Amino acid sequence: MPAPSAAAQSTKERILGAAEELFARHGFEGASLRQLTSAAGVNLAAVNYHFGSKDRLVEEVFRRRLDQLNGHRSTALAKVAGLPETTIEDVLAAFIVPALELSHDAGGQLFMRVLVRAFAEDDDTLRKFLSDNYRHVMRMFTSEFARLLPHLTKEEVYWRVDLVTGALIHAMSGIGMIQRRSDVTEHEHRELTAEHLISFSAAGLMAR
Amino acid sequence: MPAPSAAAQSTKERILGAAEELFARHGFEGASLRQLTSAAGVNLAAVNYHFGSKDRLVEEVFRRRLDQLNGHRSTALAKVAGLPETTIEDVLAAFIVPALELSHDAGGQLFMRVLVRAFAEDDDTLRKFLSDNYRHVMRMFTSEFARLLPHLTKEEVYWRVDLVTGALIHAMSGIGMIQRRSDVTEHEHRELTAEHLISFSAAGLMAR
DNA sequence: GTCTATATGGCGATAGAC
DNA sequence: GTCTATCGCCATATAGAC
Repeated sequence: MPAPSAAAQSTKERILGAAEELFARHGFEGASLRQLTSAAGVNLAAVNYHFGSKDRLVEEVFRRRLDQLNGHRSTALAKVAGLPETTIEDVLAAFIVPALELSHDAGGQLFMRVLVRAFAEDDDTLRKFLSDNYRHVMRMFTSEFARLLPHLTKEEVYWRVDLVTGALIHAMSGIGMIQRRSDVTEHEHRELTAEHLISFSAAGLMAR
Repeated sequence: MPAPSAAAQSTKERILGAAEELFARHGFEGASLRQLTSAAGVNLAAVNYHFGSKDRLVEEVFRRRLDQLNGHRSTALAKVAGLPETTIEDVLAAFIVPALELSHDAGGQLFMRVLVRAFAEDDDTLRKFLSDNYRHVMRMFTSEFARLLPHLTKEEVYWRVDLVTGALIHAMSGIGMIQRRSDVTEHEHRELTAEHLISFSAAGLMAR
């Protein structure tokens, strides 16, 4: 295993980065291995050598980001879950901020567009893979929201958390009307997004 | 022009229906004209004869549904816009219910998945086409929301309407955690969805 | 208006040299 | 671990018969 270097990425990492970008822009079927390996500056045969197939490359693109996202969300939630003074806003921040921080990395926002595509895809293998990698942390959040919203039925909590997820994905993927203004830095835009999402979602979750 | 008949659809209509379904399930690049014409029961060459190209077929799939959606939304909004007794919930209903009614048609929910894909697509021609067909009605809604939320800046209104749009698209495309239960009819599910969306979104829009 | 046949080119995957 | 060359297949689009 070569030591990580700031100057040079491994072939695997270059492929993963290019795959994330091209899958976001053109879809899983729309982005070809030829475009992808050309963008990454590696040989066409490298994808099959390092990942086995295009489908397994798709899964690796998800695994890398979802592991990171799930880890940060779990850590953030653990700091507030079960405490008597915890607010809805605290739990929402644990849900939303790690997702927004994912876009610190250059590929983060692109990854959100990949995720949007994956949800729309009619591919049971991919859906099962995502569910297996996503369900556990989502369940921890819905439990905590349910604790803080005792006047709601479980079903109402599911509905509202799902609507928050929709708003979050939409905002993060940058596909809506709201685009970062040129006089706002990326960092400021992320903070603005978090503020709007949290106040909007908190009010929506707490609706009578 | 042949008279419309309940028993037989025209070749054009059969192609549009099959295209909507296959574009939803497999994406624009993932669905081939061979799959599509085979599913529609028409000859491979029929797409190019009736639509000119695959790209123009994609646009026709959007035009058909967006014309309908924009029409119903405009009509519903005109009934409440500018009236002193109009509530946020009234305007939200004009925004949300026509979108949900679109899924009366068999292809409606599938079309929402097509729309999700289109937003993620990196295709300026398609984005411009959608913007041209969508912007006008969206502007009428944001104006009316702004009138009813005078304590918010214009920018805050844009943000919140965008978040409502994200929640709506997510709920309508059926890609989230919330799926229709087998003991609930489609009609009941649609009414439930509208209720949850409206109460959640109204609270979110009105957040202090 | 619908068909068959085909032109032209890109696709994922792999074999085998280095 | 990276390369070239290639296999076998499918894509969109069109020409021309009926």
